[in-house]
Order: sequence, then C-alpha cells, then structure tokens
Amino acid sequence: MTPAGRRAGNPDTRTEILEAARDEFGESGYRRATIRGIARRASVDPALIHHYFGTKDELFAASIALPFAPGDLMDGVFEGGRDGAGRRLARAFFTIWETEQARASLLGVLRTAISGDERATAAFREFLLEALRDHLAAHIDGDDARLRAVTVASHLVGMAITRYVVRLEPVASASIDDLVDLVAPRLQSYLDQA
Amino acid sequence: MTPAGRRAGNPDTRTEILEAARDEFGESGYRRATIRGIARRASVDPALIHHYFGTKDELFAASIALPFAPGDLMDGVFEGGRDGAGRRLARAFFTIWETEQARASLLGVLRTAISGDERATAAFREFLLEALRDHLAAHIDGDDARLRAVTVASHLVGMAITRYVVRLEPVASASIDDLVDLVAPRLQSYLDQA
DNA sequence: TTCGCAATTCAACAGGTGTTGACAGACTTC
DNA sequence: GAAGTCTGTCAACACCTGTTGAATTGCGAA
Repeated sequence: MTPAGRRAGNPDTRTEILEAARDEFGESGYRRATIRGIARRASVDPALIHHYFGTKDELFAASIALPFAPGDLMDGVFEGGRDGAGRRLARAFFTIWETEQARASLLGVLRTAISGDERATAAFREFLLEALRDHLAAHIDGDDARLRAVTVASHLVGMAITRYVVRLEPVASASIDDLVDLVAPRLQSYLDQA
Repeated sequence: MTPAGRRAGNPDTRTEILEAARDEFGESGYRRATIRGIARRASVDPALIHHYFGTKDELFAASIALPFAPGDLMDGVFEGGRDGAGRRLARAFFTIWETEQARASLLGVLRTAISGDERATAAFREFLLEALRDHLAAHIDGDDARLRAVTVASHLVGMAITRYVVRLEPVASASIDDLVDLVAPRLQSYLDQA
C-alpha cells in the first residue's frame, strides 16, 4: 500500500503508534494485543514499532503511563480530613476512569494483571499498595486499618469492572453522581468504623 | 517418552485432562492457556485432548462447569428473609471460592471475561445477571433496586479479585470470618436502604 | 547541492499455536 | 483366540506471533 521510505510532511507517527497501542492494550490486555494489530490501527508497518519502542514489553510500559500522580490524588482526597473523604474518593475514582486516555491505560493494566501474568500481577499489586492501600490506611484508625483499606480498594475495583469491563446494566450507564451517592456512604463507613 | 498405544490398567485419563484444563484455564484464562500446556500437565499427548473434547472452546466449556447451581444458592441466602441476607450472601460467596475446584473454574471464567474476549464477557455478564443481579433485585425495594443489586455484586467481585487473583494483603490471608464481619454490614445496607 | 540522518517499508527468520490423520497397543466380547 | 473398539502417540499441516536486517525515501544542515 504505502510506498517505502520516509513520508511527506512531519507527521507525529510516534504519538499515533502510542495511542494505537494504548487502545489495543486497553481492549485486549498485553497478551491478546498484537504488534501487528497495533501497527494496523496506526496504519504503519510492524517494524516501525520496534524502531521506536523496542520490544513489546517496552511498548506496553510506555503505553500505560498515567496522566496523573496517584499520590497527589490521594492527598486531595484527604485534604479536608476524613469527613467526606469517602465521597471525594469515589468521585475522584470515577472521574479518572471517565477520561478516555486514563481509561485505556487503566484497562490495559487491569486486563493484563488479571490475565494471570505474574509480573503484571505483581506490578498491579504494588500499584494498589502504593496508590490506595497505604494512603488510605494512614487515615484509618484501629489495628485492621490495612484490611479495611484494601476492602475499600476492592469495592472500587469491582465497580470499575462491572461498569467499564463487563458493562453490566444499570451500573454501566448510570451517572457518576448516582454512583457516588450510592457508594460513598459505604466507603465512608469503612473509613470511620473504629 | 511414553510408548504409543493404550496404557496398562484403566486409568481415568479423561478426568485427569479435565482437571489439568481447569487448573490451566484458572491460572491463565482462555487465551494464555495452551492445549500443549494442558497436555503436559496431564502427561498426555495434545492430540488426545482433541480426541476427548474436540476443540479448545469445547474443552474450556467443559472445564468451567460449576459444582453447584447459583440459583439454589441464592434461594438459600434469602430463605430467612432479608434480615441477615447480607451476611449469608457474603459467607456463601467466600465459601464457594474456597473450594478448590470451584475456585479454578471461577478464576478461569473471570480471567477470560476480563481479558477482553467479547463472547466471554457476554457470558460473564449473563452469569452475573442470572446468578446475582436479578435474584438480589427481587428482594430489594425502590426503583434503583437493580442498581444496588449490581453494586453488591461489584463489591463481591472486587473482593474476589484482590483476594484470589491479585492476592493483596491483608485481604489475601484474612480469615473468612473476618472478611464476612467486615463486608456483610455494607452489603446489608445496600439491600436495606429504601 | 550535497550529505548524513531519520523515518518507513519489505522480506524473512525462528518459534509457538490449534488441529488433523495415520498408526500402535491394550481391553472387551463372542 | 480372533475381531473390534477404545485409548493413546507421532508427525505434519497451516497459521500467527515477535523480532531483525537490509533497502528506500524524504528532511535538514553544511
């Protein structure tokens, strides 16, 4: 189709590849996604992907970079103290998932981690640890603080799966406001119970 | 290694293959699991698998059969009315996941559904619908009954993922009693709120 | 203008995959 | 004990995968 050699103009093909990769990994996870599929989506030869990003591993790593720092986000959630933190947490969580780029990245990580790949699982575990569990536990009292923190994280992960992965109604097309109203009180109760 | 031809004795090789398949699909999901890997685990030639089960699809279908009927289970949960149903639901859920065979099957379904395979996702959706959402919603009042039912299911799915898939501590090695104590009140509150 | 470098494709590799058909050995039945 | 059926392996197929090296074309600087 496309003739060999450099194209006319100065198209940002590298970025197009990265976006195609993010979408493909988001839809299929690491294993099911193929270099050839990503190349097709970016209208590019597979070899070009290796030219820019090296191995499939490195491409995946580059494609799941998040447009925010989880730590900062958690700081915002607890800025006003524990009162209302459940609500702010729920809103922050769903808001992130609604932004297209973040959703694709998060889906890629989630799908890959759950697929059974040991390295991906470990990475996801670290992510949940640093981003959620430890920050949450720091604001919970009692000796089961970490247990309750992970339970909060579990609830959120579960919501993401039914809404964005399985797309089960009526959660899939509920408004964020409704979801926050519903979930926030239970999250808060996990945080508060002494 | 093993000589060609029928083996001595009457070993139930078919069952061994099925167990190997269940374990392999449970660890890796449909895509990552390979016929050759299952054959290796069952100490058998790959062709024998096709002889017994036909295609990989059919083997997967045979391997995820659950040793219980979800409908019956839900009947038990609501037998004594809505009072205490949250607790009975949580206990039933974790108890099932603790039985080895069921866990492998459930992991296989979960991993495959979340991997992005459209057919598997649809199947999982139907499963959640029939097994959880509709049964739960029938015992919840208010016009957001289905929304709250799916939220309950989401929480449970999330717990299964952190405990059995990601194995994030301290949820991974908490006792079932502790988990039930923690989660049941919130499930109950989803069921009760009018 | 020319020259080097970056962008891009082409063709091929080595390896893994599901699946198939032909063959071999042991149990079952008459 | 011979015939037939079930259990099992071997060898090969067609296909898809990630990856590589060489070749081709355009851009920017000297």
